[in-house]
Amino acid sequence: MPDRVTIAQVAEEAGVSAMTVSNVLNGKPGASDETRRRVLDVAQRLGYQPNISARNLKAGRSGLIGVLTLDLTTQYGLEIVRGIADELAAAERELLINATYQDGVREMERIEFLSRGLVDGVLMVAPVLDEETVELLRRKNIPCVVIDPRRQDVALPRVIVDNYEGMRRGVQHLLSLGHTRIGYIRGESDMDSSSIRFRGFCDALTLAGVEVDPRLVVDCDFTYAHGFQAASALIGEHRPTAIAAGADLIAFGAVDAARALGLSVPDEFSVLGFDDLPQASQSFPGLTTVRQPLHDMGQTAARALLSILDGQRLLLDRMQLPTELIVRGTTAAPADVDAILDRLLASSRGTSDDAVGASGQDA
Amino acid sequence: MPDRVTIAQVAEEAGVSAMTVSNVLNGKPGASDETRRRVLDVAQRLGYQPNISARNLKAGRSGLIGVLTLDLTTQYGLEIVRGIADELAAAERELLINATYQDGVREMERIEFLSRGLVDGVLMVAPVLDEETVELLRRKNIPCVVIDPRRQDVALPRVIVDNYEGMRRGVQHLLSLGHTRIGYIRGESDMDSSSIRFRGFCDALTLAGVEVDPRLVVDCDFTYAHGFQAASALIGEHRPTAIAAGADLIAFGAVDAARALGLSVPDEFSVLGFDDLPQASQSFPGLTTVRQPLHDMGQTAARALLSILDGQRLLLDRMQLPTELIVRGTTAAPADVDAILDRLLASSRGTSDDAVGASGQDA
DNA sequence: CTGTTAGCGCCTTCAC
DNA sequence: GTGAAGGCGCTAACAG
Repeated sequence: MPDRVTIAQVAEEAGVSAMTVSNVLNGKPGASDETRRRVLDVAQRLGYQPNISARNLKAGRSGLIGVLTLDLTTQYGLEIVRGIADELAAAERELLINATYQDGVREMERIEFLSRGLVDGVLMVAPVLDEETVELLRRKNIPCVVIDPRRQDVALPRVIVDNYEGMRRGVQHLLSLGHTRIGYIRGESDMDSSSIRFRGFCDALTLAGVEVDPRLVVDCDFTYAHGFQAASALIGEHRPTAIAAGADLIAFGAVDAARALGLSVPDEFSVLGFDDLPQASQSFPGLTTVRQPLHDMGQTAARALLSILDGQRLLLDRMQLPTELIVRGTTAAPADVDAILDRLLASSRGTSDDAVGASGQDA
Repeated sequence: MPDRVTIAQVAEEAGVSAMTVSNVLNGKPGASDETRRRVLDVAQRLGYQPNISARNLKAGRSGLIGVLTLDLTTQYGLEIVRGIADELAAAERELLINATYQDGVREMERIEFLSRGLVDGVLMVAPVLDEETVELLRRKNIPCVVIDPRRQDVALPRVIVDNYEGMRRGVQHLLSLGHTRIGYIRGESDMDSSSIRFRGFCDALTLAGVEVDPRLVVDCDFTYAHGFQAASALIGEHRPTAIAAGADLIAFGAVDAARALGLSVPDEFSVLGFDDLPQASQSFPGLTTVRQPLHDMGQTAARALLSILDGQRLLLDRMQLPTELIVRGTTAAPADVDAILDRLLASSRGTSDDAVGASGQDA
């Protein structure tokens, strides 16, 4: 508890009432220049600053916005939070960031807690949103906007992206390079966006007259380690010439899996990501990926929440943002993977095993 | 502003006074079982939850801790914040995270704002700490603990790590592998930790009877792009067999710079990092690096702040945590770099230029 | 122009 | 056992 100067102290010191101090400091009219000067002077000297909590209690608001996100280290969520923070900074509102760890129960508990006068509204990044949670939000009438919810049909104002078009375009890019044996790593299966992206993948292939080979399709958590694993298996068993991943983290794992098997990316193996995390451009070669406008998603959601808080009924309940293919260095025309793999397996088996071990040790 | 049920409403509905409701809900004695039951029943039915802001105003605290960190995307800072969050969760305190963007003025402004009754104390990650800021903290008597401050001699409770030992051990590891031409990329020059790590580097070399070659030492921002650039120049001009970097981000850049020049890591070129960011283990090959206990640093600082808030005078003003060498896959015995580079430069110049371009396009 | 009153929602104190 | 009074720090509304 820092030392605090109260309005009463300033009032006494200046020989006026608290009300006058309040008026002067808030730039209200009705105070002689003489008084005004004296009050400002004393306030300055004492280092008085109004107590924000008290002011908010009075105003029936807290000035805080609750943000529920996956955790404090996932780049995906943080890029969105950055967008939120940038938008909210202008509105003089602070963020209360909470990690949910994708746990529906924890998610609801946090909302329950935050809604006890702590925050004026809530933004949720990739929320689980159990039925009861939605019910809670409605019942307590908590202003809320969700971003990329796991179930996209949830009855709350929401910001989503065009997953279908994004993946379709990305896969078309692979097809146009000449790939036809394309592995697909789906991401988490309980997310609507995973299925939607997969539809984009299938439609792209079908449109190009390529059949979808179910053996080339696997599910996988949104992590580097799982991506590495899934890609290793896929390449080893079914020898695609390229992999399309449901997320950048998976794609990074796939790139390194190919490398660990001795395949050079992109000359001998192509990888397509989805997200465009900062790391996608900060790696070598840069990752070809489908960009989600993460920062913009956060901004859009924050803006929508602010307009709800301003009492404006929201025009759109469903805000869909476009995705964009970003071609960097992990995609190229296919090589004869079979021949290359045969060569690698025949020659140096020991070397590549060692290499995998070194990376995998604490992943 | 969510719909709120107040204690008065519950009191009326239950036919008792607000006081009784408060007592019952806070588990205070002195209420007949009959009354108790009725109050709990009504509170439950109305969904009453005490307003936290009001409670805090009364208690003269906010339950919030301000956290000033670099920004919302730097892994280094976020790992520390994660430690803070984990420690504070147990204490039922919420975090108000603020980005400073390493701007001393903004840093002070945020503290000024937060100290207006918004937070009970402040934790600062890698703060700039201008004189006036320290003065402000003292004057307003704001409980504060800093983590890895840019100037380590600042007169505030602080958590730091053993930078010297860490880098010394890391460089000894390179020396023990047989490297003698070791490039050093220092990190930002206005940070004490940069100079301290550099001393560790120099002493390790000197102790091994290797002279420090000033041409092999460069400064560089803590970013991938700058690391890439600095390492490219260093390798191209002075041909070290290894590089020790002042931060993992720089090291990632160095690894990719070596790759871009056609050098295989670690067989033909070694790289040592400093930090052990999550990405260090989630890459291929895994990065050999000096681990800072980031999560622990956050926890330690949070614990210290809590004890200050509890009114306990802090025992230690300077808490130093150990570092640890983590050997992964980017270090190995040196190869004949001169020969390799000559070979590469002589043969395919076009290819490697293309590759660098692909990565650099938006880095 | 300035001050008094009152109340935001809660809880500590003390009287009944 | 229960409740009335009062106050945390601030400001809207009204009174002087």
